[in-house]
Amino acid sequence: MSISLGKGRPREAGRGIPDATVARLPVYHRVLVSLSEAGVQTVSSEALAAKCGVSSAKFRKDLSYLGSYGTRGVGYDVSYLTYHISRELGSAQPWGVVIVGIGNLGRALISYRGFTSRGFAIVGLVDNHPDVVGESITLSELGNLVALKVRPLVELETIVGATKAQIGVIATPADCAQGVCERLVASGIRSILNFAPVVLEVPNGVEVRKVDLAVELQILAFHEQRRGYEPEAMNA
Amino acid sequence: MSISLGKGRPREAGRGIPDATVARLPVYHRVLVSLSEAGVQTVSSEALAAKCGVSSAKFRKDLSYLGSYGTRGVGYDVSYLTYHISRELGSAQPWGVVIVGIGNLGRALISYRGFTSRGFAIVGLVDNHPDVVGESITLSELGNLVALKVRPLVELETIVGATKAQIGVIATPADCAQGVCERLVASGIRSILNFAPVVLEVPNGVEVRKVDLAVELQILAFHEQRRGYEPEAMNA
DNA sequence: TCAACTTTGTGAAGTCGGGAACTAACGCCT
DNA sequence: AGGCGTTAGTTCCCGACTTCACAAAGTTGA
Repeated sequence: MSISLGKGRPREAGRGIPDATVARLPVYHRVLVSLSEAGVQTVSSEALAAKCGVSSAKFRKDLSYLGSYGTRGVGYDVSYLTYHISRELGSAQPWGVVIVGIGNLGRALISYRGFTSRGFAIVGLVDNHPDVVGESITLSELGNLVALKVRPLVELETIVGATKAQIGVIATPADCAQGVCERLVASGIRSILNFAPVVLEVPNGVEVRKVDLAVELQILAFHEQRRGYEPEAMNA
Repeated sequence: MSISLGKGRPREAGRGIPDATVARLPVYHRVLVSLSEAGVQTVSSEALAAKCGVSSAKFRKDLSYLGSYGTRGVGYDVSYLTYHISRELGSAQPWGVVIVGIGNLGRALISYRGFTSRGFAIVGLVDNHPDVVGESITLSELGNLVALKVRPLVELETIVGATKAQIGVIATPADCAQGVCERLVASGIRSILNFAPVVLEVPNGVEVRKVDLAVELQILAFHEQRRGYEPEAMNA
């Protein structure tokens, strides 16, 4: 969790939501949307928390940081709560996302359904490889299909400026990542999602979140190995 | 972090490494390997921690859970430390991984370099779509290239049994995920990495780690929005 | 060999997040 | 209208992680 801002801040006056809570809000949001699609109108903290995989106490405490949007004795109105969580998350306004690196991972992100439904619009595709540059990729934006051409890396700054993108996604090989990162920052991007297995160096005020696919596997392997020593210890 | 085991465990007797530390070990490992490839033989906690994006105190405390592998006044021997971390992570023995869902994301995982180098071997590819089943996919395993055929979903149990895979990766659409998960568990898999945006229900003793691409973006968007209220507050 | 310097490993304090229990508010039923 | 059951919001406490600071240990130079 590489955050330069907001870590040591003393949670000033009401607003100021713990990182742990922020990380769970998207899950609550997603489950609420699926409930809404199923026609559910009201839900209790107990039921909703179970579907989100957290305890009801934790869920209620998380929501208490946002405000009081429930009704005692009843529960939460699904659409009302959905609205307030999405408002808090900033999903109300669409965020412009530029994806750098149109390999398999980049394409997976592009075709990821529910990407646009959660308030993100892919406004730029950038790659360096001549085979990929110029390719036209179809993506769904706000319901209708739009074709977007892959642009060469040299146009990165132009694209970010023209589209006013706020978020950059790095889906390149590891050795390109730092260079791409610096150019994103120079273009004015302050929020970066990095899939490359490197630790990016960024100036203050820029937030980087990192997803390393292999790291997650390694954590699983650690627990798997540890379990081997005490084969059947779970009889709770 | 949906772990059913090992959360409330009272850190018995010396061995027992905090989850937060385990999550950082793979990063240390990766940076150490890259240092080794660069010809570096010795490194101090200060220098290494900086490259990993953590404080040196945290780094040293993390390592102290593994043992005393440093030399005071000098630092750490890169290869010696690399060995002990990889041993602790279980990277010494290769783990068999089955990937279910050979879409863009599945292919991204297959072509992810450094996958095999970190002790994982992809031993099975499974999909449901007739266009994909039977396709032969080339992947590098322990240096040399191997072709693996995509098998139909009905053979999932057979494949897991025959290959003795320990880890399952779910890279399917959301609506298939729970079903695939249950079949993985029934086949004997106890470690699952889930990319589908659903909360999986698993019996006790099965560990699920979850990666949701959109969730990470939403967390970024939250901070981006929050920053909008106090435009230039970072003047440290 | 000894002293000065460097760097590790660890003890202790401080901070953050989770869990349980309590209180207060709301709807419903009589 | 009033009591009863249900459920949200909050408070307190405890455990875990982080940070700071120091002491122990090893190296290097004279």
